[in-house]
Amino acid sequence: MTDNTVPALSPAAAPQDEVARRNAQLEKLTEAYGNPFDITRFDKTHAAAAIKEEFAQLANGEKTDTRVSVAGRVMAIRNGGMFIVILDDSDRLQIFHDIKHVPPERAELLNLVDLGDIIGVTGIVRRTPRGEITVDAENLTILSKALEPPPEKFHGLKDVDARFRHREQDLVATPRTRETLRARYKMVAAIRQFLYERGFLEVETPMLHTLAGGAIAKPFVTHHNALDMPLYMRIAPELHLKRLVIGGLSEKVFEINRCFRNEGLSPRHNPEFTSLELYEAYVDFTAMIEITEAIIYHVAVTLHGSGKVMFDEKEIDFTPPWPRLGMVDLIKTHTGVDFDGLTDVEAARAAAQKIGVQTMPGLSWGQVVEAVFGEKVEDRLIQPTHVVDLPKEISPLAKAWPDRPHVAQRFETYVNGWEIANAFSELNDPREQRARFMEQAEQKRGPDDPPHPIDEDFIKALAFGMPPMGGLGVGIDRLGMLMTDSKSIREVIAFPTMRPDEG
RNA sequence: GACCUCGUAGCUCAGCUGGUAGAGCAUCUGACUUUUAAUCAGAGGGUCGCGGGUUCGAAUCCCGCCGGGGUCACCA
Repeated sequence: MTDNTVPALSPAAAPQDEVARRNAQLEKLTEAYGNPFDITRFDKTHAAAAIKEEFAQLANGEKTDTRVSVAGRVMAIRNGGMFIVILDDSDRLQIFHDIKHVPPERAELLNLVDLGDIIGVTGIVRRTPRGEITVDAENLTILSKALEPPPEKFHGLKDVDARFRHREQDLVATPRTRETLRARYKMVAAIRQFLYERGFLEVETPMLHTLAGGAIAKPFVTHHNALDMPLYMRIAPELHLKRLVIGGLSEKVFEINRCFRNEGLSPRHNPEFTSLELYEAYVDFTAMIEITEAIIYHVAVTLHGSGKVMFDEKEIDFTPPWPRLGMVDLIKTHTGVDFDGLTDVEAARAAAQKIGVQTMPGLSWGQVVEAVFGEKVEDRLIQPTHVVDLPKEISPLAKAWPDRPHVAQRFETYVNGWEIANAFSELNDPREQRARFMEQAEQKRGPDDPPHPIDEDFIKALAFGMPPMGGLGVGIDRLGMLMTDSKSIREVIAFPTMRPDEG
């Protein structure tokens, strides 16, 4: 700010390269008006949406005497700077400069504004004759200079690779991305609020485990230097959450946080994903059915004002109650095969084979049923459905029915063919739990799978006495997909896992 | 990991069976001025993902690699 004279534009010095040109703009700006990056604050009085709302009744061509200060990113410059459109986190807003009468110093500053810059403007609100709420600028400040150009203004960023790698650009350029991610975070907040109101305590349990338990999945392995031992990124928080209830920290706990599974990526799988897990003492899995329906219905109503949500041109109705159908019964309905009558594993495998489902030798009856369900039924469960009576063999942490020992007191909820919730009456008999873990350790899912370790700390915790309780897990990302009509899990994760873009 | 498919200007895309790279937006110059994907005239901008091969000649055909998407495998 040493000199107030308007620096002359030298066409000869006009850089060919856009980034170089913007750097030159920054130099001119710094010279004449000070370094924009030295600015530390701008006192906004209004969000763009707030102005549009406050003056919704203003007639075309009508002017107010209301002075506002607004700030945002420059999205469009029309008529040589006469109209500038900015975007803040609420909406777009048009800024007007009367080019013919603007003081020369500001005219020069206006020339230094580029698409993508962050500007602050103070001025008077009016509605143009064409009907656009506009701020007639009395003052303009370039608060930050964009040294790289924004994506194309109309088509935005289409390249999905670029969209996920440069999410900040995607957010600026793609309204849908802003809507989707905002809806996802609003959904998470709604779930937290719902659970707080019902007396659940939100807790935190370790992400680094000495043993990856609570589910069966390949963990990410890391190493602790000082302790010189391997640590595993958690695949589920389940066992620690139960230990908090055992200790009586709260009879109702939940955690919404990341889990990590070192497995394939797909439109429905990201290596790190978010789950809700909750535990409530003194209730069984039927209470989990009710709370699952209540949470998800609450989310739908919060986001859409209704239990009915469009996904992929299908209407999904989350209004409770949802049907509860047995896994074996569903298989019977869709294939005609009744696995209840096929208690012999080899007979079950043969029946599966007959309807085109290959299974590996050595599987349990429950694993065969699970495989058939996965191939023949899952995809057809579009409307919310609780699949109940899952085989005990695939439910190592769930209580079995006393009168039906091969069936667990468990359900999985399916929507649009995806499993989005999984819950059971939690097994609290330490002797039985040890036996289940031993069985699980022996069961080989694939030839290369390592034996599953037994979590002795958890068994010991059960031996200390765990109240009967219900537990529930909900896949937050998939629920977010359903609520935002997103076909890929990457759409609802701000920064999905990507390979580095090199070479 | 396997298969299919895509990768061209900063962005969005075109480029047929091989003939030596184009448009719109953005940028620059000029005009115009109450526009809203502003408009009009002109200009600059490309190791066609990378590397190799076939060919007189490759963005185009072949092989390998890198990156993305999809399907499968994997996945409580």
